[in-house]
Parts: sequence; C-alpha cells; structure tokens
Amino acid sequence: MRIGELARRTGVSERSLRYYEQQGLLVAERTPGGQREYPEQAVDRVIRIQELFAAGLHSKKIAQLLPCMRDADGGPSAIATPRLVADLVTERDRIDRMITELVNSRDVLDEVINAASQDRG
Amino acid sequence: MRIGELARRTGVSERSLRYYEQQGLLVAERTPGGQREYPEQAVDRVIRIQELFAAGLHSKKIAQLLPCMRDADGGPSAIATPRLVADLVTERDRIDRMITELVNSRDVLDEVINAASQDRG
DNA sequence: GTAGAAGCTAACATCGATGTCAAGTTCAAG
DNA sequence: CTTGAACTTGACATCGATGTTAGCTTCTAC
Repeated sequence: MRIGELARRTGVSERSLRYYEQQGLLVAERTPGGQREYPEQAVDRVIRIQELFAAGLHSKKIAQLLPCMRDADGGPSAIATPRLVADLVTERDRIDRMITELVNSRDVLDEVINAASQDRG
Repeated sequence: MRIGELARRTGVSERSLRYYEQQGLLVAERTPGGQREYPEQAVDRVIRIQELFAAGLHSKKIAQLLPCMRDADGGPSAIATPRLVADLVTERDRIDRMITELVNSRDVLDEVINAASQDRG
C-alpha cells in the first residue's frame, strides 16, 4: 500500500510516517517512480511505534529495540545486547511508575466527574 | 517552607515550582522580603500536579481542575461546570487508552528483556 | 495526453514544560 | 557588618515529534 492508505489505516500522519523512516523505524520499498510502497505488515509496526512513543521512548531507543521484538510473523531478528537490556529495564520501570501515576490521575478525574454529576443528579 | 525545601521534597525543580505559580496551579505566601513561603500541604499538591502533567493534561486544564479536587484536608472548593466535566471525561478516556497502550508497551519490553536473559541464562 | 489526486523533498514553525544564566536581594549565622 | 547560601525576576535556549507550506513529480482514469 502507499503512504496515504497507511496513514489512514493507522491514524498517523504522512509526515510522521516519513519521519519514522528517516529515523530508521520503518522501511519502505519504492516504486520505479520513487513512491513508497508498504507491506501489509507495516500497519502493525506503525501502531507499535506509536505505542512506544506514547510510552516515552525516543526514536533512537525504539530503533534499537524494534529488531529485537517478535514480529507478527516470526521471532525476533536480533537479540538485545546487555547494554540495551539495561536501558530497557530502566524504561520498563519508568513505564511501570507511569502507569501507577496514570491510574492515580484517572481516579482523581473520576472523582471530580462523579462529584459533579451527583451534584446535579 | 521555602522553595528549596519544597523542591527537594517533591523532586520538582525550583524553576518548575515558579512556573506552576505563574500558571495559577500553586499559591504561595510571601515573606516580608518577598520570598515564597509554602504550607505543608504544598507537597501533596505539587505531586498531584506532576501526576496530571504526566497524564498529558495542560496547565490550563489543571488550573480549572484543581479547585474541584478533594483536598487532603477537606472537600472540593468548587464543583466542575458541565463544560469542564465534558473535557474531563474526554481526558479520562484518553488516559484510559494511554494506560492500555502503556501496559502493552511494558509487556513488549518484558518480552525482549526476557528473551535476552534466556538467551544468556 | 491531460487533469487532478496523491507523493516527493526540503525547510521552517510550533508547543510547553523545563534548563540555564545573569544580576540583584534577602536571610541566617558568625 | 559581613559573608555565603538561598531566593528573586527576567530572558533566552532546548528538545522532539509533528504541522505546514512550497515547488515539483508520479500515478490513475478518462
């Protein structure tokens, strides 16, 4: 598929898809005319990239991480180096703390929302 | 307490604390000389502010939200307007999706980490 | 072949919390 | 008093993903 369809199907802008490629997160074949041609697989990959961005990882770390991930259709094509593993552990712990905080914040919001609806209901 | 102690106790920089005040998120008494004097309560408040920032809320929204929150020592000093409630519901849903994504990302990281340690262990 | 939709590259803009630096003031202890 | 730590305001810098615009090319359908 071409970039427009990928953008539509993932909800990620074309701008960002090109940026991902530039950062080495996403590879595309090219048509003879130079347009990007993505495999079906790209949809899942882009979504995963977005999730990792949302988790606060930077593109550089994601670029290191991606080859070590189990793909939809197979095992990882690389094994994380000890150095990378250490980084990933740090990130995972950070994400864990983040999740705790988010749950906290969500509960706070819920409380305010409920207080307001009770006030009226 | 003064700003240095508050910064130390919350892990938030003095710069950020002043910024919070400027954004109307945090109030401080002033000494005759003009220095900020915070109540004990400020510690919890700053932590909560940080959590809301981490949840992706902008200072403006937080400023609207804070007066509607139950304080450590009492009920809320304001009730959210319908308009605000609508915003908060949107935010809460976004946070919920975010939590799902984060759990997802954490599991992916765990898998990579475990694959690497198995490979060596 | 031609028109219009879709893609390409490149450059510049944005946003918002936070870092940092400078020059001056206040506070606490000797 | 005086000294040094802590504080003040203000201005400018940063970071990184993404938006936006411009000028040009390719693709698709008639």
